[in-house]
Amino acid sequence: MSNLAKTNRTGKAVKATVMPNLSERFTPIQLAEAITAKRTGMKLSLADVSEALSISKPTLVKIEKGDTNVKLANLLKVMEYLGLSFSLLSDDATSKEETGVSDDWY
Amino acid sequence: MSNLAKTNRTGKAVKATVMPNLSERFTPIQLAEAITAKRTGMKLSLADVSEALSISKPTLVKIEKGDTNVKLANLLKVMEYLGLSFSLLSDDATSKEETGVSDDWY
DNA sequence: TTTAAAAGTAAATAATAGTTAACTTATATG
DNA sequence: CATATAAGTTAACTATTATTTACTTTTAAA
Repeated sequence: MSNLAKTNRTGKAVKATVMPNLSERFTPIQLAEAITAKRTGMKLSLADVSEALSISKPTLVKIEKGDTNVKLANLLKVMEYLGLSFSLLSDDATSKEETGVSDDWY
Repeated sequence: MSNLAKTNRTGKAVKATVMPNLSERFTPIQLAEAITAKRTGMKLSLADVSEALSISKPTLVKIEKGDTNVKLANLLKVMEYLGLSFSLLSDDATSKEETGVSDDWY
């Protein structure tokens, strides 16, 4: 199947999930919601993603339910395919976002 | 064991790894480096973390080597314990960080 | 309201991640 | 250099995740 957006019969999004706010530290549920929102927004079915990435549908469902008992590799494959990625945050107040490398930031 | 920093014989950090830049999308290797840097910075041994989280040392080593064939739950446990968390990024140019929820941002 | 597509679930099996225990190598200090 | 601590590795075993196949439910459009 194609790597680009796919349309249903009318070309309209079906049950499009609303995208959550992504700028802060996330919970697994929020991650799951973001993945579902991206996938449906791109008009891809679970079967589409399953075929494209060779990941079974039940596993994709687990991922989109926020189950953390999944392989990191599978989660990352899905995220990359959908154009999502992580950045890292540190709890510590001294490590401001843009400051870059520091010897003692924790 | 304690949840806070632990000292070795001299109270000095041993082989402290330099913290990578965290503000952009990361690779698994960079994530691994950040975890190792945080842990060593907090003066925690692999054994310390292993005991505290009930995760075996070989699994921790896999995580700190950037192996993605690990359970997401284990990675998140380690990150939370060390005070690290993720935020999400979208490839798409139209989804600017602070804009929050949008119906059609992909 | 009938139909088709997609989502979601379930059970059995296959694949593999995780643990345990023991050992080797590396690092730092006395 | 000798020693202690931590890091890293290995192999056998256990636990659990992933797949397959089939079925049920939901959703949306003709």
